[in-house]
Amino acid sequence: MQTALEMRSKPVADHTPDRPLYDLIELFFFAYRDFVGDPDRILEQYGFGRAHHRVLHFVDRNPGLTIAALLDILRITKQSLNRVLKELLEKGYVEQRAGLTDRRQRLLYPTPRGKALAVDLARLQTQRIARALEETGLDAEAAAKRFLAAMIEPAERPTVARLSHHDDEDGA
Amino acid sequence: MQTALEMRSKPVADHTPDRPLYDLIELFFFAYRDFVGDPDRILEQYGFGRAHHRVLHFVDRNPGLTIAALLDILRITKQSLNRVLKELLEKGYVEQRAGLTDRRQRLLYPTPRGKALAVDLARLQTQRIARALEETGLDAEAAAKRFLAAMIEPAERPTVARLSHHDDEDGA
DNA sequence: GGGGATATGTCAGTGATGTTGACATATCCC
DNA sequence: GGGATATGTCAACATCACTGACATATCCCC
Repeated sequence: MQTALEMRSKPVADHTPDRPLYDLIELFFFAYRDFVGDPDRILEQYGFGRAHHRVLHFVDRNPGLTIAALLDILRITKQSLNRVLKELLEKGYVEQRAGLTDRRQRLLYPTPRGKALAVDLARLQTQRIARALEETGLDAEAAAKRFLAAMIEPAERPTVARLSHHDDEDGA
Repeated sequence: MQTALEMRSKPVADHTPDRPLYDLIELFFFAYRDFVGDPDRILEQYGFGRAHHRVLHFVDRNPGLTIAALLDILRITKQSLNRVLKELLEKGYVEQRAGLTDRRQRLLYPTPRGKALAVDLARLQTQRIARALEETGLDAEAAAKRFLAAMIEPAERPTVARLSHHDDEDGA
């Protein structure tokens, strides 16, 4: 016996499950925090922040990138970009060359020093991801949860899980 | 025929693959940006920011939370917490009650209004995750990539992929 | 019951990163 | 030659983090 409400067929692309996916929401938050936390420790020693990391990363990955393209990727204003980019240029981690066809453009390239730092930071983040992948069995939602949980510092994981599993205390 | 270097057995828990996992690094960055971007638009209408969202979320999820426990979860200073918490209290989204056993504690609870906002924001993020899960086939690394790519705004995804797939241009 | 530890609140200053708005310069292209 | 485009820069401001210092209330132990 079902009410009409319970019986109504779900729209094709509803994407709203019956229950909020609190676990995944929180796992994503914690996983990202640790994901950016790794590079943060290194960057501090260079007097750089996350903003510098993002710029260096995308310049390293897309050598010859224009300012406009970089702004497109980062979705920040040119004033915000300019501040960190200027520091990367001054400290010799990135260099500019005039565009070949369009000389208004400033094509961005990593210097050897910049390349080295970018690779170093990528290696750090890769390690965390690689470990997470190793620890992940993978199959649908349960698999995604396991993957993101594995992205969190092992020492933190139990606490996080405990905090998220209060579902059973409101009598459900 | 392998050199000694190539033959050396990998340490048990190395977690460093031969190649950096650039795709996953970038997908994680973009996915998180969109994940927090959804709530941002709503929060703006209330004069709140991401910091308020995080506090409201964890108070809603863990009613009766103490300040100390909240600081532990968020890993920020009490001064940082206090500013946003005060606003949530003043605007009536969170309320404090003295601890039952320890009256020094300020137990935090969402008000009905706070609960409503928290649920609304969770619903938004749940929708994105749910859609991503639906679009994900899941099996090991390839599955994780697909999952995170699906977390990115559909309109953005092709661009992102294009920018990340420059691997083949350096002759490899 | 006095006193140190604990939980929380608050003031003041600073830093990193983002924003808007306005304007300058160099180059491109019709 | 002149408008559009790519970039650089100055100034002011918002958010959210930090450190350091200090105040208050309550707990708990000797």
